[in-house]
Order: sequence, then structure tokens, then C-alpha cells
Amino acid sequence: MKNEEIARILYEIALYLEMKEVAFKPAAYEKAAESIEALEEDVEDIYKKGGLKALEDIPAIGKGISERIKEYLETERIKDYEKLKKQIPVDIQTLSAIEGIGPKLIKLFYQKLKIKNIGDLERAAKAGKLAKLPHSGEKLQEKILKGIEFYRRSHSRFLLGAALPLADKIEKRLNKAKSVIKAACAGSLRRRQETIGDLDFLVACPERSRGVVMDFFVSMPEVIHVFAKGSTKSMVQLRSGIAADLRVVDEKSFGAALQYFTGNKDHNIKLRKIAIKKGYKLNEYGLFRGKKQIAGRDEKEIYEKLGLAWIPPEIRNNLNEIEAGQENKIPRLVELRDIKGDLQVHSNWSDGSNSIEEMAMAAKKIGYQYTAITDHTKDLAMTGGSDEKRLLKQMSEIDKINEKLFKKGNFRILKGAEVNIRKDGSLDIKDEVLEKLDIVGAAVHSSFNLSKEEQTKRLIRAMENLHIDIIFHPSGRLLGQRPGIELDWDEIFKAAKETGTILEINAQPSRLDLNDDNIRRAKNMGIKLSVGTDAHSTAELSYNIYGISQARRGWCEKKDVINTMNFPEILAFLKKPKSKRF
DNA sequence: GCCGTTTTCGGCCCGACTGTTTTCAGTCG
Repeated sequence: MKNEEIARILYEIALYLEMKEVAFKPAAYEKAAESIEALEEDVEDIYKKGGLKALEDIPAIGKGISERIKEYLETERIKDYEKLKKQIPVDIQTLSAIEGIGPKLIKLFYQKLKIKNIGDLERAAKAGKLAKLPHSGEKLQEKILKGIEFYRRSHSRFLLGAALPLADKIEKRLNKAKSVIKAACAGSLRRRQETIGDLDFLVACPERSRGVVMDFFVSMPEVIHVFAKGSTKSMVQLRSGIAADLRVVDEKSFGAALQYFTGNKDHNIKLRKIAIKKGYKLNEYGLFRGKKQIAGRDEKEIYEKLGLAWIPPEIRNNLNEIEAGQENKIPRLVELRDIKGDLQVHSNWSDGSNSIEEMAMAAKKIGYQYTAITDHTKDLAMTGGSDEKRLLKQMSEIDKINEKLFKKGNFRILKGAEVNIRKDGSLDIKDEVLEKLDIVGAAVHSSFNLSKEEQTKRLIRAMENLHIDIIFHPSGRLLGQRPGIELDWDEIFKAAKETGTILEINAQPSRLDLNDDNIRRAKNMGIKLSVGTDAHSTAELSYNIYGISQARRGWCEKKDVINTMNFPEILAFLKKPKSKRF
């Protein structure tokens, strides 16, 4: 898959063109890069199937850039790009990723000081050479040193699971602070992206109190560096390595600012274009006709005045949600309170840290009607996975617990397992034992490097087993650590649909597997999904919030997620043969 | 270089902060 490297080259061309102060082309290349990056399909496949014409059908790709992509696919290089690189031969990717450095400074540093990479830059800054350049000074030099330090320490995105609790804490604190009318977190966090670049906070307060609020923000205990502090905007770095911005607005602009800073960029650009067409102007202060603000206090009225239904933040990606909003066809997305039980939970019978009783009681306390217990099986010896004999023993143990604790029928433990899908697609537990379980998940835990064809065949074979209800964490990816196995998703979805196999949305913050795009594709094919926490302790049952966010990002409604069913319904559903379930 | 309810030419989202300036350039989101 060459999408990523092609996108990177297009980004670099954009930066080079910006250095040369070419008008408009940088933005065009940047958009093209984003478009390639967002593509699920392999660009090379697209080209092989449909030639140049097919490349031009990709959004933001036209005649010029499709020619260059073709050149890269055929010759492994792009002449124009090589030419640009020769003129200013620097590690443009790293240098431009340092906070406060853009194409103009990279060019200046190279031409005056021959700075080519982050090491050169650091040496020059420490030797005081940067301060002597035109339009530069001591402060710029210091800012760059801080930027380098920050880059080295935390050049990565943060998992939603790490960012959300921190952001909630700060948001609550801001809401309680003196003079603050209301506070909210916007940005990628509000959209519940899998990973978060930085935190964007928003506060409404009286104009005279702005200084006080800014002082409060930059002196929070988590703040270790202040990048910028003005009357309406501040940027800080937090101890955990993540950066946080605060914007302060008047109450009458809070909704507009919340909309504006939630994004994403493409969603906002499209909205602003709609505003222009209607004779309005949309910015972070409101929707304006001439100088008159006609909306802005709350977010919903902005969408309404633009002729749209309000759009949930999780689907603001410019992936057809604006058109759906215009036609009033935004679905009611599944919500946390819709979830009636957890379908992937581990106990201390394998690698979980709590007993079956403890997990069940914790699930009941959340308000669930049921939980499955799905411990590992014998291939995963290091987790204490059960063989057939021990699995049968665990089943009778669960029967006893159900009888003892939940006799009234107000809660139920489902007997389950997370069986291992072997390299050839066979399973590590015999059918005659699987048959006795209430619910069976199967998952890949090894052989991550097989070919796409082999992996696809492997997963389909597991789905064809009549006892496998769910494929757990289908791709096996670990965010920031390991890509998922290569799969022909069209084939996987086709097989899931035909066999009646449920696909999981795994709620572990490092998994979130399926991803948003695949969830949406599965949903559109009528495949049912389950949200499972894969909890290994009682505390991890709360990961359901991340699973729900992910389901919402894939446009899931309540009917698409099977564990929104009440206990009698899900029991009846699981009793049906697989082929009759969807 | 891309795109089209402004459609094959002529536009291209918009505003805040910093630093080095004294009216603005660069960066960021």
C-alpha cells in the first residue's frame, strides 16, 4: 500500500511550493495529500483498475496530480519533486512538524545557515545563530528550542482513552471557575477521534473577565509551559505531553465558537461555503448577514439557519453528513444508555484480574441486564486459557453463580469464550463444546504477517463455523503500535452477511477495532455489530464510552448494535441459527 | 492545481497570537 508515502510526498511538495511563494498550489497539493491519506483503497489498485481516469475521480486529484501519482507508481519517483528537493535539501517533514516552524523559516534557515535537520537546528539555536537572522530574535530562538524539546518528547498523538479523562477534568474545573459562564472541550476530542493531537477548550465569560480566566488556565497544576497567552487565546503544554488551547468568547458567540473549533476542517469549509451562498458569513463569532449576527449563541441555531439539522460531532467529517443534514436524514445515533449488556468480558479464569462474580456484579451496577464472560482458550496458554474440559467446568460454575446471585432474573451471566483463530482459520476448541456456550467470539492473536489472501481466507473460515457468533477485534490492530492484519474487507463483509456473523466494535482505547469507515460499510450492508469492552478488570467495563463513540462515528443506530437488546430479546436472537439472524 | 447551483475561467475560509516591526510576516488551527 503506497498511499501513505504518496500522501507524504504531496505534503512535502505543498511545503516546497509555499517556500517558493507559489499562489494556491500549496493548498491544492495539501488537499490532494489529505484525500489520498483518507483513502481506504490502495491507490495502486485504483490506477491498475481504471488508469489515469480513475485517479482523477479521487476528490482533490485532477490532471496535474494524477500524472504525478502515475509517475510515482511507475518509476518510484517524481521528477518535479526531486527538483524541488535539490533546491532546498532538508528534512522538511520533521522540521515543519516543530511547533512554530513553517516553510518560510525552513527556507531562511537553510539559505543563511545551511540547516538541514532537527540536529542542525538545535545546534544553531544553542549557538545563538538563529537570533541574528533577519526578522528573528532571542525570543524566536528560545521558542524554537522549546519546540524541539516538545517534538522529541511527545511527537505522537494521544489515545482518546488517555485524553478524554484529562479533558473532562479540566472542563469541569473551568466550568466551576470564577466568571466562567460555560466551558466545553471542542476539537478532535469532541469528535471522539481515535487519537487526539491536542485539547481545545472554549469558555464563555464577560469581556472584562477574560484576563482572569486566562490567568486561571495557564496556572493550572498540569501546565508546564505557556506557548502563547493573549486576551482571547492561549496555548499551553501539559505535563502528560499533550498541548491544550483555550479560546475565550462572549456568551453570544459560544455556539458559533463550539461549532468552529469542533471541526473538522472540511466540514467547516463546506458549511462556510453554504453560508456564503445564502448571503451570510460564518466565523467563530457567529453567523452574520452584513454586520448583524443572526445566530451564534447556540450551535444548533447555526445549523438551522443554514438549512440543516444539527449534526452530532462524531460524524462531522464531510463524509455526506452535511447532505444528510440538508435532507433531514441524520440518523439517531446509538447512545450509551441504549447498551443493555457487555459481550466481551474476561475474568480471572484467564488473564482478567477479577472473579466472575465481581465482573458480573460490576456490570449489574452499571445498570446492565446481562454480561457475557468470554475468557481466552487453550492456544493462549500464557493467559491461562481454558481447554475443553476446563471450559465445561467454567460453564457449570457460571450456572451456579446465576442460580445463587441472580435467581430473581434481574441479571444474567452468558456463558461465552474468546476462542483463538489459528493460522489456517481453524479454532482451538472443539465444536461439541462450543455448541454448549451461549455466545462464542473468535479472534486472531498471532500470525499477523500473512498475505491479504491468506488472512481473508482465514477469517472467512472462522465465520463459516456455525457456532461462532462474533468476530472480536476483527483487524487486530493496536493504535500506534501495530497495523491490523491485511484483509479484503469487501470479502469479509460479504462473508459476515452471508454467514450471519456479528462483527465487534472493540472498546479498548488502543484497539477501537473495527474502525469508523468499516463500521459504516458493515452497517450499510445490514451486518449486525456488537460493542464489547474486552474488560480485564471491573474498572475497564467503563471503556464502553469509547466503543459507543466509535459506533457513532460509524453512523450506528440502536438497531445496528445487538447488545442494545433487552435480555429476553438477545437470548432469542442467539438461539436463532446464524443464517436467520440478519 | 482543483473545481463547478458563480461550470472551462476565475476564484480559492478566516481570524488570533507572536515577534520584530512601526504596518506586517509567519504560523497555527
